[in-house]
Amino acid sequence: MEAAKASPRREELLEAAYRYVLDHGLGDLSLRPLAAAVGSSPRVLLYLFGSKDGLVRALLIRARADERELLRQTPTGDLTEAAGLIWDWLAAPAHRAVLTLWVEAYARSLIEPDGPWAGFARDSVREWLALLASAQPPGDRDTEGGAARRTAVLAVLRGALLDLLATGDTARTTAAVRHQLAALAGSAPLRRP
Amino acid sequence: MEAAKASPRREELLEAAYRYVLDHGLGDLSLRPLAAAVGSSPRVLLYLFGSKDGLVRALLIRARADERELLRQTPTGDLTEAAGLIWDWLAAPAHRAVLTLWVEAYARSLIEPDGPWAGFARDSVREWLALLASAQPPGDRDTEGGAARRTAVLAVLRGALLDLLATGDTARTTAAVRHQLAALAGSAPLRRP
DNA sequence: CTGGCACTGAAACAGTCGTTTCAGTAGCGA
DNA sequence: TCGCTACTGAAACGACTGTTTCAGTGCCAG
Repeated sequence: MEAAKASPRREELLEAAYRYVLDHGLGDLSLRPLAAAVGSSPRVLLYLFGSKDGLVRALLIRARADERELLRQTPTGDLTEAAGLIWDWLAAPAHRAVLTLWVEAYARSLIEPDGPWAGFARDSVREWLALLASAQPPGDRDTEGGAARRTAVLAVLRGALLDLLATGDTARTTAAVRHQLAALAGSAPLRRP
Repeated sequence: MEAAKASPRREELLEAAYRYVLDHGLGDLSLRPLAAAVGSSPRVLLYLFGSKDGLVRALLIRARADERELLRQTPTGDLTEAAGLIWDWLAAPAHRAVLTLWVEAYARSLIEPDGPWAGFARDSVREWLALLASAQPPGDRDTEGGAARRTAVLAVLRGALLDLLATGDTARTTAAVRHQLAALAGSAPLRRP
């Protein structure tokens, strides 16, 4: 096994590999075609990432970096408002590839508990719930109902995302999300005036 | 290429393969280990199913048969009531393996538009929306708002399912679904009195 | 000039993949 | 007994997998 630490060349190839993976998915990833596409060789990829699993791990981390951009700019204090903005981000055509990749990694981690995928789904739920919790008013955050509410919001967002990725029907899915969030806002203490 | 039609032996092996796939997933399916597990040989599987893709197709159809059991027993006339019963089915531990398989096939079909997976996600959305539409009161069925409402219900169910499969937290996800459905029922014309 | 460091090319390794070829066996109707 | 159908075993095919071995580059500090 060779090195796996940071280096300029590593960053460069990681970025190129990430773009490749957004088009081709992670499941059937193979070193030789990937190397050819990014202008390198299997030898070098193995040298820079240690192993194929190391490369996949690096790619998953890279994908999460894209998601963190979203995390940074979500407001706090109103759960449904935050959810609306998150949905705008999810529905943006520019993010479709990342989100498809996300679904793939999520599904895979449900099946193979080992390997680079390990815990991806669980961690993802935890991360998103934490994000939504931080958007809730402090008094609602620690109640049992508060947990149910952010779980519900997360479910709507992800379910609608699945629909959108399969059908591309932005209008219908967006209408559904808006409808659902409006219903939620009217029924429960989601905001503190 | 050899035969692909029905036969007693084919049914028998399909059922055994289906049980195997529920444990191991469809993505890394390989003929030799599968054949060994079901007490057969790659030669025979290829003979009975024509090709590996043919086998996968047969397995996906078999998986859908499990889902149709659900379809058969959902009531009509009240969307949220139907959704509640569907959730009970989704949350039942006995169905976890089928549903994980379903998520896998869904994700895969988003990435590879060709092969046996082709159209799985799109067809799945269409099927479920049709099921929910048939649970809506006739007057609500063909309106734009009606489409948004059943899309919203579908999103909640599938989003909560993703959560449940990753965390196993039946209590929290069920509470979220109930909360969400209650909010919906109080906000929009989901039932006709 | 010298040594070490980061990176690379070519080729081979052992293994697995789906599929094919060839050669059967068992049962059953005519 | 014949021939047909359904099924099966063993072995091989070529293509592909991740990884390793060996042998270099070019560059920059000392």
